[in-house]
Order: sequence, then C-alpha cells, then structure tokens
Amino acid sequence: MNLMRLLLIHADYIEFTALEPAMPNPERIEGVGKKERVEECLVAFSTVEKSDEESPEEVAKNAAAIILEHAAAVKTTKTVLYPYAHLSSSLSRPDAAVEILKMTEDALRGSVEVFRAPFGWYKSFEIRCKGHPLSELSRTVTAGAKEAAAAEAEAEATPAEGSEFLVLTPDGEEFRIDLASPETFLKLKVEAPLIQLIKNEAGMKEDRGAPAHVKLMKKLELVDYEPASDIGHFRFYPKGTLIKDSLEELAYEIAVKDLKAFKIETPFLYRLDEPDIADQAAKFREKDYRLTVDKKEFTLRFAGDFGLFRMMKGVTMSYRQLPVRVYELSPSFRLEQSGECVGLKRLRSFTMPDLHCFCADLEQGRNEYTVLFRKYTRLTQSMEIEYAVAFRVVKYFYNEHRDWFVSLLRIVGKPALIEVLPEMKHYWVLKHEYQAIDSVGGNTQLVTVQLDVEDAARYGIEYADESGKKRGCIILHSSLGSIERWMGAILEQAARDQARGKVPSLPVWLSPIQVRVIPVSSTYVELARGIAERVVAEGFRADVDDREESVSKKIREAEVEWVPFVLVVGEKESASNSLPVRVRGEGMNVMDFAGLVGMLKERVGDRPCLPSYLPMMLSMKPRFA
RNA sequence: GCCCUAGUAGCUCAGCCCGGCAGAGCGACGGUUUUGUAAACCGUUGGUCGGGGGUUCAAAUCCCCCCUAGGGCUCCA
Repeated sequence: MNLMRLLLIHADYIEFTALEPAMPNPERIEGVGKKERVEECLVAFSTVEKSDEESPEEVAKNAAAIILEHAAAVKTTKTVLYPYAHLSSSLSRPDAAVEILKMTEDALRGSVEVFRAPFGWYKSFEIRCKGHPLSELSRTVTAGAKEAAAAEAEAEATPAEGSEFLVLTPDGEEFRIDLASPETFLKLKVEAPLIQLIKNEAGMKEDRGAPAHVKLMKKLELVDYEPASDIGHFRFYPKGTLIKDSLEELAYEIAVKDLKAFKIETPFLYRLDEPDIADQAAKFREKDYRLTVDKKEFTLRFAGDFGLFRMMKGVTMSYRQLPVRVYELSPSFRLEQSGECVGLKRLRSFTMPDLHCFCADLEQGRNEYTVLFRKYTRLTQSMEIEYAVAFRVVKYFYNEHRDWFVSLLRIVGKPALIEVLPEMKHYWVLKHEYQAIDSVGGNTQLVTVQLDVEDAARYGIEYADESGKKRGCIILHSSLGSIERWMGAILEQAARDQARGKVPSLPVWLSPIQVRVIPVSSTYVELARGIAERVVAEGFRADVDDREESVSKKIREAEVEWVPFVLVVGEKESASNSLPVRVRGEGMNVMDFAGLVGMLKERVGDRPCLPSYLPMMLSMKPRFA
C-alpha cells in the first residue's frame, strides 16, 4: 500500500493563520491573515512524497481510509487536512501534492466534516493535543528515514509482535499456547499464579479495585504518600523503614556475603552531554528526570548502570578473576506517567538492589545465570509469597539450550511461561522474571536476571584472555526487583490470606515488633520489661505495652498491629517459668522462655533481624499515622 | 498524559442529590478505674470542608480552573 506521510493529532482545537506565500505559486486563498479555528477535531499533518506521484488516486484513497478509521477510533466527526512539508525529506512536486490533498479531501467528505489548511503558505498555528493514548499517531509506509520523529512515534505505538508463547514444565514438557485463544492455556494443569500471569499477559483484565497494600501500608504505619514531593515519592515511617532496611540487608547478604560481590556506589546525577549517557537516556524514552544546573543538563539515573559501566570501563580484569560480580544498592528515579503510579507497585523513586556479573563467555555466562537463578529462587521462596516465573528468550537461544531451561525449572520446581522472541529486540538474549500476583489479580515483576551480549562492546568493558588479548564480557544484569515492590508484594500476600479467611500477617523477620509483652497492671511493668529485654538480648525485637489501658484493649491493639507473639504477664508469671504466648493466627501456647526464643529463631531462619527502631516502652511511642 | 471517581477534625467517615449555625466514632489531652487474652467510664480538645475563582442575601452543598489520591486506558529496562 502506498501512502503519504501522516501525523494524526486528536486535538481540543487547532487555530491557523496563513501569513505569506512560501513558494512562487501558492494555492489561492481568501483572507490572508485570517485566523481559522476548528474545535474538537482530528488534525492530519500531511506530507506528500515523491513516490506518491506514481499513483495519486490510490494514495489519496488510502490516506482517507486511515484518517477515517482513526477519526472513528477517537470518536470525532471533524478532520483538518494540514499540509506539512516537514515529515519527509523527499517531497513531491507542489502541484501533485495539492492534487493528492484535494482528492483526499474529497474522499473524506461525506463521511466527516473536512477542513483544509492552504498549501504553499507560511502559516502560524496553535494546537492543543488531547494527550490520551490514541491522540498522537503517525502513519507511513516508506522505508528508511528513521530519524524522523514521526517514525519514532510509530515505533512506540507498535507493540512487540511475533513472539510465540509456551509453558515449559520441569519434566521438559512443552505446551504451546496462544494468548489470543484462552482455551489454549486456561485448562493447563499448572498452579494458579502462572495462569493468572498468562491471563494478564493476554490482556484479560477483570475489573479490579485498588491493590490491598495501598491501604495496608498506611494502616500498619509503614509508608505513606508525601504530597509535598512529586507523585510516587513516599515517606517511610519508622516501622516501614525497618522493613525496608531489613530487605536491603537481605539483598546485601545475598550479593556480598554469599556471592562475594564487590559493593560499590556511584552518583545519582549524570551529565547528558556524555554521548553514552545521552544514548541510554534516549532509549529510556524520556522517562528520566532531567534538570539543569549551571546551564548544564543532567539526568537522574533510573538504574545503576550509568555509573557502573563507566567504572567498569576503567577496570583491568583478567580471565582468571571472572566472573566479577559488582553490587550496588541503587536509588533510582523514573518519571513514570502520573496515572501509572500505584502504591508501592509503581513509583517514581525507588530502591533497586543491582547485581551485575561480568563473565568471560557465553558458557560462563550460563553457569553464572544458573548460580543466580538458584540464589534468587531461594530468596523468592523465603519471602513467603505466591509467584510465577516467566522467561523471555530469543528463539535461536532457546532452541540451542532447551535442556538447560528444563534444568533451571527443576531448581524452581514449577512450570514457567516462556516468551520466545523471533529476533533480538533488546540488549539481552535471555531474561527471566519472578512475578508476584497481588490481591486483585495483577502481577508485579520482582526479581529479574538478564543475559546481555551487547553492552560490553558498546561500553568498552573488557578483560584480558589467556593470550593477553582484550575481549568483551558477557554481562548478567540482575536486580532483586525493588525494595518497595517487595514490601508491596508481602502486604498483598497478607491481603490474599485474609481474603481466604486466614489471619493476615507479616513474615516474622519483617514484623517491626516481634514480641509484645503486656503487664496486667502497672505493678508488673518491670517484670514485663525484664522479659522484653531478654528477648532483645537474644537478637529479636520486643516492646512493652506499659500504657494505662485494659488488658483486653492492649491485646486488641497488638492484634490490629499484627504483632506475631503477644505475652500477658502478671502475678502468675512472676512466680513461674512458663509464659502464655499468644501466637498470631494460631492461638495460645504455653512455653518457657527458651521455647519462645526457639520459636523466634525457627521462624526468622537465616534471614536478617535488625534491632527495633521504636522505643521499648509503648507509652513513649508517638503515633506516626 | 487522557477519561471516570473521590478529597469534610490527627484517623475512619456522615452531611452534598434538594444551598440556610460544621457533625459522629476513634485518637490526643485531663480525671476516675489497677485491670488476665480483641475496645472500662466521665470530661476536654479538635476544622483553610484539598486550593483558587464564580453564581447567590447566603456555598461543604451549584458552576469553572488547579492540586492530590484511587480505578481504567496507555506505558513498563
């Protein structure tokens, strides 16, 4: 199909005024300098190209069809044809252009109201674009000329196509699925989170409310909105900060203590006049924060890669040292669309534990991938949430290494969704994601690992091989998701439990207060304090409800706060070694102090357990929310 | 960014349709009670009704603009 170039804008209004001729024989018009205004319309900026001269009728017909289709899509009945030479560098002759535009106008007339701006005049114009998803669109068939803004806009509007989807099981069984035909996957015998993920991937959206964590994060005095900042920047109260720090500590232990990564730190702010950074920022499609200081333009980093790659470019590495692992806890900033920010799920400011592994070759890269996969699987499992696994992989790579994929699935012990891409679209040939499913059926990407075969060459990250020759690395990018998303996912899991009739709770290692000791009267405050201090000495978090309230009320408030272990102490406990422990969701359990400590140790496991950020005496704790 | 919905005391919310003194519970504060496993009792305090403009004798209430949040669309390295 042949077609002129079109840039379509759904506008609240457009105003234009012909000012002076732009060529020797402009179209004759009445009223030079007269302002025309059209409200609520689809404006088609149109450029007729050289090649269109061959078949003017067909071009006009096709253009009219595209415009009509789009006018219907945005539900407008007015269109404005606006000659605009600047969408192409290969213009047709003016007389041919006018002819084609007039034919287009005629083809449109009858179906919609048509206005046409004069051809061959310098015109001033003012337009207000509505800005909804369909409000800006370009259409062209001509090949090449990628630099045109119009082509870029088109590329952005086109979703990834050509992927095949399948479900692979740990037994090596493959089920081809078609996202457009739900019957191909709905009855697969795999666990619910994977089905839910596939449904979301297929765009089967049910009507959802707000994810439950949005209310919980505030109710539990963890995290809240900060209207004095930008959208998607949150305040963390002491309890929320404790959970965030605990998650960061876990990320640190995995990366630095277990995997022996080198921990680094790089700046948040980068100059945009550095070509590689400008390039990276451009690829991020203007979703970076920009600011100008002292006439220099800067960008706030949206991931840790900027500074890391710069650093690695100057690092001298030998093949004997590989794989080299580098870890950074990376505060990151992304200018997500305002309507996109939801609770802890999508933020403009978040914390990303970023681990990069630099490997000698693909073989080592795959080994390293397996190491990370094993580690992150254990991490995800220890978070006590429901999740699904998805791989995205380029076709040739999947076909070559299918057995290896099966071996990865044996590690995680469940089937996964595999998206097979026909060709390489990004810098990676393979990545996978652990996706948490929230209380309303949405999914959130948590951990991801990406096998990158391109960036080392692009950024000059090299090592010396056995013969002393410089070679580019294979880079594994991996992120333990974002700390904030983990918090959200954990709260969502609690909400799911609650919806199923279970008592909602946080994992014990993340509970801001793990043990609350309640004295039956003020007489026993010191007894309670003694017990709490012994719990703290064992490395756990305990406090004492020393307020002048009834025991019932204190119990109730401990429950409302989701404290996992509650002890009421009085005369009886001062005389014996047994403690009545109220275990959240389980009921009363009488045990001695060692029994209590044993239970705490068992539930916390090998996960970090930071000291409390709150006073031991509850009467001294201000209310933050 | 667009569309829809919401914003009233520190918190949860009623009042708004149909304009006429700004309300309740919880919290906080003071007092009484010294409490044994999910809310003791009495009192006091508490407001830019999100912000700005307009209509009106009179606006939380009706109209317009803006801000913030939630949902949807879209986007998602």
